[in-house]
Amino acid sequence: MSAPQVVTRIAPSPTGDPHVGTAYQALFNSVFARQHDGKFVVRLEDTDRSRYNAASEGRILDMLDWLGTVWDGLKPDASPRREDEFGPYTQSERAGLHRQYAEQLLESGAAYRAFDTPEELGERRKAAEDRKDSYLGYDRRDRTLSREESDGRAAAGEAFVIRLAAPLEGQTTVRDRLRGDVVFSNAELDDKVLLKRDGFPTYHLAAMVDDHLMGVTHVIRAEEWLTSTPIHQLILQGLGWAEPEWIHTPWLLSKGGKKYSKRRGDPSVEDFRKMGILPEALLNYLGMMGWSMPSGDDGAAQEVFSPAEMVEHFTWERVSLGGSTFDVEKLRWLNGKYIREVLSLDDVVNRVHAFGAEQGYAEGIGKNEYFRAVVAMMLPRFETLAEFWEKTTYFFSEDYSINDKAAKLIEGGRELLPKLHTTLAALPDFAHDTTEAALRQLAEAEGVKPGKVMQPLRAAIAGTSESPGMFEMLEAMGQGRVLERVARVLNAEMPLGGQDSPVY
RNA sequence: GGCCCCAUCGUCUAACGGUUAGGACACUACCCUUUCAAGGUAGCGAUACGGGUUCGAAUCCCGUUGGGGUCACCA
Repeated sequence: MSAPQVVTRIAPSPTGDPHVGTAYQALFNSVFARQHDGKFVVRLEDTDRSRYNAASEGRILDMLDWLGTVWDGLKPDASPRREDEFGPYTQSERAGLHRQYAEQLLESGAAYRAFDTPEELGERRKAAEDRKDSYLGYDRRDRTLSREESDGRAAAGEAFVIRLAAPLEGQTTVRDRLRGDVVFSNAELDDKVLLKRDGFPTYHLAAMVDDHLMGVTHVIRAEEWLTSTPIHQLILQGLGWAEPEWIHTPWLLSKGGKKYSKRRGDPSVEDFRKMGILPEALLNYLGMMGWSMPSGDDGAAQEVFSPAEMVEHFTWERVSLGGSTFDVEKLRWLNGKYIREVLSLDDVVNRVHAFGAEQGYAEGIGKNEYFRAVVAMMLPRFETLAEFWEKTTYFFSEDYSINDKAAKLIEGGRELLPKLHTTLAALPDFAHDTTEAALRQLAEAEGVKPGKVMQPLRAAIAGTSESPGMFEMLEAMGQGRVLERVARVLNAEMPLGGQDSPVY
């Protein structure tokens, strides 16, 4: 088995909710890998034991599984759930490895022990801030410790961290695929901690060691890492390893231009799922954040596309570098587009029902012909799966409420209702054309516009003035149910009204 | 504050030195219509600013401004 030419990875940290940014990185990393018949892996970065959250780990992997249901390319070739010979893919299980390389760096002089306590560091840092120093990194106090003293204190059991000995002069150039050469002055670099007091590595060391050992060829990650890339290059050099290609993707922002984050109240992937956003819509939407499908001959960009189509056309040249503000409104529009134009009716029926069962909306509601008819007539009327259920309670229960507007319509058509009932009761069937002919005839006989008879009827059988078309709705509900509903409203003595007033 | 990145309609974006600066979401109007949607048509709306380079600049260069990131024993 020859090594793949391209190996990409995402390295989520299990500290909280499944982040949209992780899904975004997963998309770009997997699309690029698939385009080159490469390998895409997921490595859990759980070396911060204080922020570790066991549940989060499973939720992140579940999120990837969920997105993977719409595109196989997104399914990782290796992950904590699918180990291979380059694993384990859970970073904490590799801590021994990281320590070993930290020691190698120590041996070669590329790194050194620092015995400062966190308190000391905090004080000195604060002092530097008070002095308004421009350099706020580690003051390198222990960098000049002799080898003997360092070894002696360590042997005596004094706690220490291992820090990178960054060069004090010269420059380090990062060749970023999207930005070209970015030059950093080494004097600005910090002697970053590589191995923490608790024996676990920091991201800097762990990611470089693991990326190298796992054969990662292209590090595709968020722009926030750009400024620490010189550190990463130094680590790689110290270990004598080749650099991967660096690709720092643009920001995902929330309204207001700040970094998109759950902490600021931005929805997580799970939130979108609960909202009834389809995985294909989310992926499609993320695909147009920072990247665009080449436009056709008419100059209009293709807005609806799958990850597979993205693979066909993807190039880094089409990535725009300005951050993109996440617009939930547009996501919803796209989701609606998938519902009404991309997915088949059967598919939508299945998803709406499965979603309803999962979220507790569909209790006692079968996935039968009636249900299918309701979905069909609602198709252009809901953008998210949750919205379907919110707008269709009256289809599935006799316990629907009548809102103010509907109550007024009913009162306005009070004298027509008995005739309406009689007319509908006399019909041989409730086929679309039958009820349409009958209702239009009734309106004509009464000398009123069709709306005059249909609005009160709609209000009575739906409890709202907003519904699918009258005749398809009548046909689906059926004569018996419709007549009962009309009769109930007819017999209600008191005027109806109020958001929650019952039908009786 | 030092350093780094970025900059086209409100938002997502197209343009790869020559276009009336195009499309999409949102918004407005109209059409369709039994309501609400969907759909269709039209409209509103941008090259942050200032200098260069060039016959010609959204596009290349410099500066200014603005926004973001980073400077953790977090990732």
